[in-house]
Amino acid sequence: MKHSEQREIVYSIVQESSDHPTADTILLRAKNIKPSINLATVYRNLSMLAKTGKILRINIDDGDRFDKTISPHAHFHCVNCGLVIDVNANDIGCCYNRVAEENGCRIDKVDMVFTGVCKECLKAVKVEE
Amino acid sequence: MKHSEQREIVYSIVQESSDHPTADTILLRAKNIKPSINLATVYRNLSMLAKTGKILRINIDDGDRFDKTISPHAHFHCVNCGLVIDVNANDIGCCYNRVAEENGCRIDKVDMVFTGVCKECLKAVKVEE
DNA sequence: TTCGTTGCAAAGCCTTTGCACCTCT
DNA sequence: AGAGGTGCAAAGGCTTTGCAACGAA
Repeated sequence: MKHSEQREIVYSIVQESSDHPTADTILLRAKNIKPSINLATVYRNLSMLAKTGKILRINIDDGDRFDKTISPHAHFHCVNCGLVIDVNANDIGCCYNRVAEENGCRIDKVDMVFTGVCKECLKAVKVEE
Repeated sequence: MKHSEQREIVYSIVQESSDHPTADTILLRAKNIKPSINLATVYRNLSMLAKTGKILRINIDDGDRFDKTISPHAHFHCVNCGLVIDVNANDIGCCYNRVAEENGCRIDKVDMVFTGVCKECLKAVKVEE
């Protein structure tokens, strides 16, 4: 992989983000550093970085998110405000091997996503009532 | 919900399928029964059935799949041939409650997807070599 | 020079929506 | 009659791709 300013920017943004940004959000943040950067470039670099295992791509109902943490872990997604947070699920590691063994397959990644309504949004709903 | 022939067809196809079909596949199977049925109708009914908990919608990298089994369970997805199978992961049930408690959130569903290469495709790759 | 990378615009895909017509109840 | 369902076509949202120009090795 050749060096490129754009790729470095995209990578550093993911590294500095803990909010699991979408490609679109990453574009916005990248534009603050290099206004000429393009959405296609962001997508190309995100795909490349994910494919080479430098970042993680997470499948969320309303679009993909990107994560600096590459070790297998789970996520919670709030359907109300879009929040995505890491959640504790150290059980995943062992599932990984067990499932591979039981099915004779090779596993490259695991996505575990809990979907629901977060603490803050639950509060807001209660206030409304 | 009013009765409709199309919805019944869509529902029965999901019930009879164990291959986690896509909306498109379901359309094809539905056309065998009622050729005039439309993709939009299939989508509308799948969404409705999933929302009311009669079937399950699964988020797979390359498009959504639909599942007759509604109790929380995990899936394996082969990136090579597209196969989607259920996998044993009874640990999911307890995660459900623990994650909700730890984060003070309400959880409506869990998606757990293992992605990799299935047994058959692994064989094929080995034969090629 | 050479080949990967970028920006731009266009295309692709999957899914949803608007609308007039139809059909259950 | 009236609310909900259907087919069709069009729009939407996210992501990828073709292409000429650009930049790193």
